[in-house]
Amino acid sequence: MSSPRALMRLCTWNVNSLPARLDFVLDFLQTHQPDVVCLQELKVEDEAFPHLAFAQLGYVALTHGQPQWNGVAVLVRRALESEPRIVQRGLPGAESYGARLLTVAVAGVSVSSVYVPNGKSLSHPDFKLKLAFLEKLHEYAASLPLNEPVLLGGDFNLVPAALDSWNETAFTDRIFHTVEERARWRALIDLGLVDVFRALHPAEQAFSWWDYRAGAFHKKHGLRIDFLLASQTLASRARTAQIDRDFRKKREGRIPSDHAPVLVDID
DNA sequence: ATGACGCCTTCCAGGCGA
Repeated sequence: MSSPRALMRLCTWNVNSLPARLDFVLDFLQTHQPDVVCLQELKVEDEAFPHLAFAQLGYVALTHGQPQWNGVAVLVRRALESEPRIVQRGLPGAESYGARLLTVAVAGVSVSSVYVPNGKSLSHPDFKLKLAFLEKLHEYAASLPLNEPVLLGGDFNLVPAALDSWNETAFTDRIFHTVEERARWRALIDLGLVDVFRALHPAEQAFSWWDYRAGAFHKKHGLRIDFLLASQTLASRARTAQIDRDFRKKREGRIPSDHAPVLVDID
């Protein structure tokens, strides 16, 4: 006799406004029954966060929001029977960049929801701020207990490799595809963090973001910029990884986020 | 080359996103 293996389903999703996307997120929870969901771009302050809607589905939400822009949260399924607690609110040294990082401890895993600035364009001052944010994120990640289960889930706003872009040739040296952004990605990976989707699907072209404009989704003009990065001890337990494109589609006439959720199942 | 769509906001044109 053996009991079923305990499985943890970990997710990340940039929802592009939680108030505008609440129905989608609730649908997602009911469809996938995830244990942990890192959310980005809440665009809602903590005082207005819709906790009740999540509680009714059996989730507790830990939040780091601000009015109008940015905002990150971690949803935790109560069935985990582990009381999640906030470990870090805001990326140290980058608080002025907005509410872009929240770390919680849950069921023996350090979980961080991360929203990297997009940088706008190479010539814009925000691009240098983006690179600086990635460096501070590296410093912060290095301070995490990487010999234990650690997860960074989020919108990193960069394309790690040619396979992750619908048009690497056209976008060479353009934002999201630059040597500078990729060097900082590599530094994160070199800490021992594993891009779990890519590890389980080494040759599959799969995107997590598609522009709203010009029919990009239907033309398969996307980028893979949302990741679940796991420490090796956690990544070694990963069994499946997927990006659920269904949640990038209209549902009953409602407009989706421009990002799709990324999911990983852990033994 | 630009904008294309959708979010937000002292309300409505303009900033932002990626």
